[in-house]
Amino acid sequence: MTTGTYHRENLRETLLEFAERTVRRSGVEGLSLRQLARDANVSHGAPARHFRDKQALLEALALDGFQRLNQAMTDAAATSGSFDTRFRAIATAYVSFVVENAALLGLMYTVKHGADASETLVETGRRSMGATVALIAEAQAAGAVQSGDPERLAFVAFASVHGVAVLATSDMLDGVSVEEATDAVVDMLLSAIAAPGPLA
Amino acid sequence: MTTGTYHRENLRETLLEFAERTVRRSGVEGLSLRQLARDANVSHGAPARHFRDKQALLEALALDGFQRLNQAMTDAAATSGSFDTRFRAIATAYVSFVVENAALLGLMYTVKHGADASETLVETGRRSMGATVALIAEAQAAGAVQSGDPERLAFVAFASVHGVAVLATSDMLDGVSVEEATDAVVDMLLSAIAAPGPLA
DNA sequence: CATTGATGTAGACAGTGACAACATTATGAA
DNA sequence: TTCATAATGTTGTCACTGTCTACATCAATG
Repeated sequence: MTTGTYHRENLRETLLEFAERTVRRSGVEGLSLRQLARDANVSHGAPARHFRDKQALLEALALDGFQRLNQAMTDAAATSGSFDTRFRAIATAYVSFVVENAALLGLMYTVKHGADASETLVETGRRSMGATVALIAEAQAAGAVQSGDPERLAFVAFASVHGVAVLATSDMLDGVSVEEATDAVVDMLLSAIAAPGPLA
Repeated sequence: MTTGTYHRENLRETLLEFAERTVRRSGVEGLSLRQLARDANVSHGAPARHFRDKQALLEALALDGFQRLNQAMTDAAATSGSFDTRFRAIATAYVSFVVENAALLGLMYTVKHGADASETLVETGRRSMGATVALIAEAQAAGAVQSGDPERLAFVAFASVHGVAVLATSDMLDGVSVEEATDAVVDMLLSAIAAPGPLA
């Protein structure tokens, strides 16, 4: 332990953690740099040393969110099993992340869409679809999925699953459980994407 | 014309119009009650007579958005033609609205999801799916669509189309045009929803 | 007319994001 | 070791914001 009040362990991560917690509890509009500084027992000017802007703080938060999301999806894609199983795993992972991080996801898309979004943020966000594209391309090669541009197929799938997730966080599924809704959409996607086989 | 500076025609609508324009150009974060008051040539306290809160202003904005969206969708559903045609019209109307009012739509969902959302707002938002549900139920009765809970089918369809719209505003369709993406998803939905007929 | 309710004004207050000047610490070259 | 320098934190300040309160003005109604 050093002499006392000055140096912090690493303020940047501390601030991000508090920020994440605040966003989860009170939404983005409840986020204040000064309150964050108070949470971290630090003067109101300190955060500026680590984040030029409030916007920069939000960007860092969004980037972290995309990285965790991508990790969850690639992990899900790495499970062993049939194409259907793995595809469902990815979809479930995506929906779960969105449901458990609803406010953060809103922030993620807002910031990414913003005019001053950094290149790495946009790139990381775009990479979200990567695992799905790869899985579909692989399944195409194995003959389990109909031919066609894998990006296009992945886009359709990604959009549908994303829609379920968003509606789930908007209380629009009227009694239907999230799992049920996800399964319904995945069923439809799988039947629409499957290679036309001898089973007709 | 009255004597002069005091009474305004109807400030409430004027404020809403300026607010809508500001949100369209600068997003929700660029919205300030005081700036709005300046735009309307009115003192900074005047808006409080029409909107208790900034939140109340946002709610009114969101409500108006949902009403316009619902109108656009029911209009689209009212076009004559086959089920496929009308369904595609609804989907296109939804995607168009979202693309043309991206910032507003974000606000709409945020406010609706918020803890202090008014009952009418939630109800109006929920009604968005109404036109789709009605159309699907009608098509089921006519034998053009497979049986099953129409709400459930509509939910899947709505979610997928919503996903396309959101991804479209997030620059995630990588060169594919919005119309193309919409068509692809609609094609998939139609083939998945159609009644199993003699064509197999 | 006088009252009353609706609407707009003016002033104040605390909180916020951003900036600048200064203080403290760590580090590394001499 | 010493000391210049960069990194990090502090303090004070500024303009701006949302909200509140007291007051002014208007419209309508008895």
